[in-house]
Amino acid sequence: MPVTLRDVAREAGVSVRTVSNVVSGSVHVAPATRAQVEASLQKLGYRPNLVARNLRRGRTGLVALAFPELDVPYFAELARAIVGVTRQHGITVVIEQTDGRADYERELLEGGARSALFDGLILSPLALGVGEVADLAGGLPVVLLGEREAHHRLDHVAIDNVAAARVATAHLAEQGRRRIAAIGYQHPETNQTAHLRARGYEEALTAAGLPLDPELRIFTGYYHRDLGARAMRTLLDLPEPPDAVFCFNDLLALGAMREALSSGVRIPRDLAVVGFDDIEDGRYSTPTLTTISPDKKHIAHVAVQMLIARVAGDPSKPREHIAAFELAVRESTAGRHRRRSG
Amino acid sequence: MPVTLRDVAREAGVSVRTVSNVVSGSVHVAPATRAQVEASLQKLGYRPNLVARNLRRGRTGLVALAFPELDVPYFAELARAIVGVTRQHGITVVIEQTDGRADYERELLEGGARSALFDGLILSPLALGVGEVADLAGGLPVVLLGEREAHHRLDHVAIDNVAAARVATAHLAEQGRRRIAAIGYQHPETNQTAHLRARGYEEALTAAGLPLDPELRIFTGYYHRDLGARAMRTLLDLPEPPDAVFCFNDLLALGAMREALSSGVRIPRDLAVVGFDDIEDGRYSTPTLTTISPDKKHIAHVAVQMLIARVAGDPSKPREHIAAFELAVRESTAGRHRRRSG
DNA sequence: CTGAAAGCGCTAACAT
DNA sequence: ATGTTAGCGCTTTCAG
Repeated sequence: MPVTLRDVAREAGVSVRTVSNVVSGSVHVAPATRAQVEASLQKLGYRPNLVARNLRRGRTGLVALAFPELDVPYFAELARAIVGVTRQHGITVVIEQTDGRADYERELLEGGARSALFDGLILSPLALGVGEVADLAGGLPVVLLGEREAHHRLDHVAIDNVAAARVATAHLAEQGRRRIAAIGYQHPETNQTAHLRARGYEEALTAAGLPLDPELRIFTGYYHRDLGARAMRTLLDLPEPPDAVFCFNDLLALGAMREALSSGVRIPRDLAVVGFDDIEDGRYSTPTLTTISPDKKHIAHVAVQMLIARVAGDPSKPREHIAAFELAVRESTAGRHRRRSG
Repeated sequence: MPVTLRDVAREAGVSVRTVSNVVSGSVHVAPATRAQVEASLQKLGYRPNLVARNLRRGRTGLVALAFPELDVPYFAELARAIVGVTRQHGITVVIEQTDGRADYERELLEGGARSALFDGLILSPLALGVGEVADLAGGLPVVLLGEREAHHRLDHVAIDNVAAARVATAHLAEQGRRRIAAIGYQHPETNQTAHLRARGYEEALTAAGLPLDPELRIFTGYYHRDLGARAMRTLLDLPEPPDAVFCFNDLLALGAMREALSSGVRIPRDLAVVGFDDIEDGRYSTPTLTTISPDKKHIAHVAVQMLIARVAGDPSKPREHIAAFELAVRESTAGRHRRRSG
């Protein structure tokens, strides 16, 4: 049987009000009374019932974090960072997985069955368009994660995808590569992020005076290693294969490298590869992967800050926060295998 | 302003009791009344307040899942599986990260600040010993994850680590390897899992008639790629380096392979490598990684089942479920690089 | 089958 | 500074 405030009050010979005050520490309590109450608290082993407290306060103290897939390293790393930040704020995070399905994303926003349980939501949308997310959110505080076109209706934090893709592609061009392929194209309605990265890629090509060859654009349904490998296969089977490839995320790049290496292609000599996300794997792959590295800690920090402000009732207009990124140059474009070549 | 049962009752011209019955669907309601109520429900857009419901029911409907680190692929993959299973059961999962810290693990078990919020806990303990976990759990339903010595005080699901390590090591011996190293030793008080794997490793060595060379046992503080790389460095610098290595998890193996390859060591020709966990990375690394593959889906399924039963009040004595595993043989021990050698 | 009403444990007016 | 008390929204006995 759990110990309630009443039990403690009786034991200490005071009112529930006083015990509540001691527990919450908000109001002044006479030192003598406080000591008395604390003794009883201790003695009975009181634990506040958070559900009751939340009901009373009209908040749950829970925040949801929703990613398409929890085991995609980029999301896992971001989740870790976010959970770390929220802990410092005394907030508990419920982690949800949308599987990139529109119905799951919708349910989260609409406060369906389970979602009525949290005060706010940090969402990395995949299936739903910007507009629909904003429409469905209604009064629920929402912070959008991930790189998407600005929309000005919801808070969101992201990096400049077009710029990042441009930097990645330009890096390849600077290495003297002439046939630079891209893996990860998607249809614009499906995936905004892919669209932005594609734009950056094409802009950089043009800026470098390189032709835009549609043959070098590979569309993939999702961003996992297997499709990266398949895409590379397609590229290698081309009459004139590319001498570089920009993959729209690291997983695609890792899969692509795997396939290329299996086929005897040397990286970076025959083929240079750049990824996107800077996941841990790419730092230990052979060769290590050059990639766009978004500042994940910063993203986590800002997203949580924004959400907390909204939950607290901040009425200011939606903000768009552009987080920093950098190009992490590693062996897949520039370095050599350490001992092997030395 | 949220719509409450009372609002709906007034609108429908019935009592709250009836509306509640319609919503929960537990009791029979006259068809006419039901239709009437449902119309009002719809019209007002009623959403049950889960916090209130939970207060009344004395449950939260939340279950916590705690891993040392969310971005360790093995945990991320398991988390995904568990979240998937719970969704089918209408349970919401709070994911916590312990950082392998004793104080965090303790707080979860004791129902500290935030933890009073959930009905049960699936925990993959790292810092705390078996006994202490059981002591602290008190009345909280807990299912332990991860491979540890049997203790019979709490439910737990794991694979047979000793056997798995034996299989992994034996596989190496069967390939004709004579100097088989092991990376991932830890002091028994610190980490039971490491201890079990070490035992399996040593048993297999003995069974194969191979000597136990302490020089070939590398201790590592944690199980990430960086320490795997460092351990391999140590092994390569030995007067007589090993011709095979069993790493206590895939991350260590990936780091070790990376270091070996950088040093010009050929895998598997000069050095065979086996990992443990079967994370996605190992299927696309170069070379692909031979590893112990636990049945994660099954583990997730059983763990959730056990917890649900406990939360529902199942009083039967603690069960230990041994999940299946298999050895996934890949290039790092047996295969060759496809095109390169062919 | 449905209405009235009593709390679940807590917080916060409202008193004193 | 502290006691008294009215709910937060819901489920569920108790009647009828």
